[in-house]
Amino acid sequence: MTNVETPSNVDFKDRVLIKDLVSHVDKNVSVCGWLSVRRDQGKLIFVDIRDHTGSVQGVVLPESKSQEIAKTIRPEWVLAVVGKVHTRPERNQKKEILNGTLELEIEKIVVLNQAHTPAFEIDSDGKEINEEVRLEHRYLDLRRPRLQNTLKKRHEMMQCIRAFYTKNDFWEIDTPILTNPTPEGSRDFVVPSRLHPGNIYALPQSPQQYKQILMASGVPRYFQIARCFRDEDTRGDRQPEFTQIDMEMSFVTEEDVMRVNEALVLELVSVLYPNKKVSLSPIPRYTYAECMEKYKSDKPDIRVNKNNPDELAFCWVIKFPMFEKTDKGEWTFTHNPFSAPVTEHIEDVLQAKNIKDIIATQYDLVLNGYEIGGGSIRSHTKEMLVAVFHIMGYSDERIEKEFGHMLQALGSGTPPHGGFAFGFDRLLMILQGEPNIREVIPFAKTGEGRDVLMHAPAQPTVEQLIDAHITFKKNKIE
RNA sequence: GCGGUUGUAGCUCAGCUGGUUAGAGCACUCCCCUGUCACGGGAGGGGUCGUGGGUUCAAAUCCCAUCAACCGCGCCA
Repeated sequence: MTNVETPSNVDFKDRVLIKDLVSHVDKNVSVCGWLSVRRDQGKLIFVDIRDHTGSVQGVVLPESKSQEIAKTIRPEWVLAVVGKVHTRPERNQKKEILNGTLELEIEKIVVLNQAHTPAFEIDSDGKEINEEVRLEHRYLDLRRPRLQNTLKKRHEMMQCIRAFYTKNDFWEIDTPILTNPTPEGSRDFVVPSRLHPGNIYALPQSPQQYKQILMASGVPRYFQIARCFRDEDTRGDRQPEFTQIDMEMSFVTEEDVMRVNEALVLELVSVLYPNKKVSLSPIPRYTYAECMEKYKSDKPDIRVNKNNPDELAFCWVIKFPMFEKTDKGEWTFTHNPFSAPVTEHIEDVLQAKNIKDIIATQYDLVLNGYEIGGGSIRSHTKEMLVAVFHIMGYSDERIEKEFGHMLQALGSGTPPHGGFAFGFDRLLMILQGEPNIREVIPFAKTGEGRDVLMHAPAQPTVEQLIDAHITFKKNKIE
């Protein structure tokens, strides 16, 4: 067995990143990373070493003191390697790959950690491997260059978004994760309260109410990279836990909100994906009616060539109906109960007239056939919100019980406001050209919402059940 | 909740009109190899064929149930 050295015996300060080796030709360097492959030719041993910036071939010559240790190292072992950067002999150069014209002549190999045989090889893009196995060993999967690139792009996109909103005078404000159940909409994930027996928190489906309350609080412009939770079945573009780019502004119209978010997506593309081509800019706008007539869809894919991976066809869909009938024949909102009607239909809402023809101030942003975001101007008066709930058949008691806090906030002097939210993961998925959303979520869940890496959900302990005051209907605890 | 597809070695798969001891490639272990880069050559280890039940002299193979994964529908204010 090879000895594993403690990091304190290694000087990491002189480490050179693999992408920078090209500027260290004929110099002695120290490189840290993982062994991807060893080609042992008896006296001459080649090793490919990988870090987050690339890969380099090292060569252990017959006279090297590292011969013995080079025989023992295996894929995915963590190494610190000291050696000299050489230009390869002309006949051994591979100009088409990174560091193909140089190699590292290895003098010393320090094993920082060993690794058991990996569950799968990580020399491909991974798409051929059973996804459950990939998710179970996500730490291996994420070492692939493709996923490393995705992680980095995810980071860069978040920073770009932060910078964009910040320079446009938005404040980044975080809102609670433990909150109140939402009466309508998707199912909530619930969290039992220990201090309040029989009561629950819910995880937010979105920060919708908090961000409106921030407008009531005098915040001029808010944004948040917000984690959201919806206990619904998944899809290729939907996960139970996902990230939303959430924003809200006061004293604005639809036009203002759309303009700022249009500028954001166009900036994201030009900064992070300069090779991609936005089909139409400014982004075209279609009414819901036009869309349904022309494309039979409210999220049309208007790309000219759907096989072109670099084509990005954004479009806005506007003028959505505000209400639709449920199966039971009752009116319900199409998007969001807090959305305001367009100016021409304010009276119709207040008087509950011509309900099916009322148009909301809703705007959705669509990209290549996916809805990547949506928003609206909100009802900022108490009377308007109450009128919406009345159309939906809510009693005054129910409105007061479920939305009394919102009515209080609106009635306390809330400015006109509106906002937007992007599905961050879905947007990243499309920009990265990935086939499903799990590829861009670092620790994704399976289709049945299981985390196969951490083994969640899991049975609680008896102590946890007692603390949370829970008795399961079918008690499977042993 | 519903429909479709899939489940065989660590990974990717073949075998499935029932019939000796279930195969291949990669990975893994050992040996050989001085210019490889998907290195090459040789030897070897590794399997309750997702799980449970049934039919049969005999089941990876046929039937039923069940679990899981993926895709889609319902659902997703």
